Amino acid sequence: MVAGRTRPTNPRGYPWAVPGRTCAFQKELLAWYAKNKRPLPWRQTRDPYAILVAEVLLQQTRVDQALNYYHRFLEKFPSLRELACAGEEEVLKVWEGAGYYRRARQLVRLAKELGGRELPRTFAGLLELPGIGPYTAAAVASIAFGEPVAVVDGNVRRVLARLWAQENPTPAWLRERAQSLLDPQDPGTWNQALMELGALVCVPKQPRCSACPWAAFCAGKSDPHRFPQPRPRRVKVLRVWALAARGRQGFIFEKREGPLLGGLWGFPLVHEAQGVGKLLERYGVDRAWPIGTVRHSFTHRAVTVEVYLGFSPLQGDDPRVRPLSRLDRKILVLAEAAVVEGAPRL
DNA sequence: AACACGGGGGA
DNA sequence: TCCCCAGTGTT
Repeated sequence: MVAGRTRPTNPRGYPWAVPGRTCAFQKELLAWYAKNKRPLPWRQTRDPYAILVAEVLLQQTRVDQALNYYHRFLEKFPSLRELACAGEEEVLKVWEGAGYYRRARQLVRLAKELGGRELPRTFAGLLELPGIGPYTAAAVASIAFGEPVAVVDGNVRRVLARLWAQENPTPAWLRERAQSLLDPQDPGTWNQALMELGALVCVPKQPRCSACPWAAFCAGKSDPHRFPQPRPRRVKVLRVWALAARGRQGFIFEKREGPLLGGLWGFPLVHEAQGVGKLLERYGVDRAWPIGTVRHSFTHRAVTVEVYLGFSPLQGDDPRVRPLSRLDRKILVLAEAAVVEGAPRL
């Protein structure tokens, strides 16, 4: 292939979109996308709200996991108006297990802030809303409203870094490059095609370059693992003590505040062993027994929970109606088993 | 610019 | 088991 003839380039040899027409390299990706795209439900709708829900779910979350939540969420909150009427906790319950719970809280805030108005139809307008950053604003603006603004997500970042052999592309560089490729004829389809390429072909670990429509002019093809360089990550170790206080109806839960799992409910916990006494006092528990350890990993945190079981004169909650994190679900399993065994009843 | 924030899937 | 992935908002 003669690159210059089939693919417009700028002076540095980059592929370059030409306003007013769809270039050969763009057609190659679009053809690949038409043939290989997954039939995802948010690709079957024109409803901006449904697209917004999908894009928020897709923040930091894989497609196959987002699928379940997408259906659950829209069934419970089919429109912006109904979401605006919902309580935060009700929304968190639907979001339970999906992680990054601030997304759900922000989505409620967004609906309430709009107060019955429709979604802004522009990138800039969407960007003003809580929980919507550059990625989501670009995705919704282009897919739902046809605005020619390029998305940059993790997939696009990887594709572009490899295409131009960049080890550490900056956000500004990525924005500029992504925008330079965009097919303004149908920006929404273009953006989805590029992301799908990153999700199915230009994958992190074992890229399938032989199946890539852009392999012919990819500068990083010979050594894709160099591009982009992985970011260093740090894992903190955390040890906490939790009280599973069995009340007359169920276990005692507290609503968590603060950034970590904020808004969800969970077992009361403290950060020092000495603090357990305070928990017993607070819930009228005479005595507690250690029943085991729960380990749970967040991306940047390895948590070990020492779980104590005790009995409280208070009522307690039904864990089925409370939004609980995976961590607290694990503690719940351990605590329920201990109650059934009756081990601590000496 | 650095950091905090869940969870799950693949090697 | 370990390793890796990924937007937004706050500091």
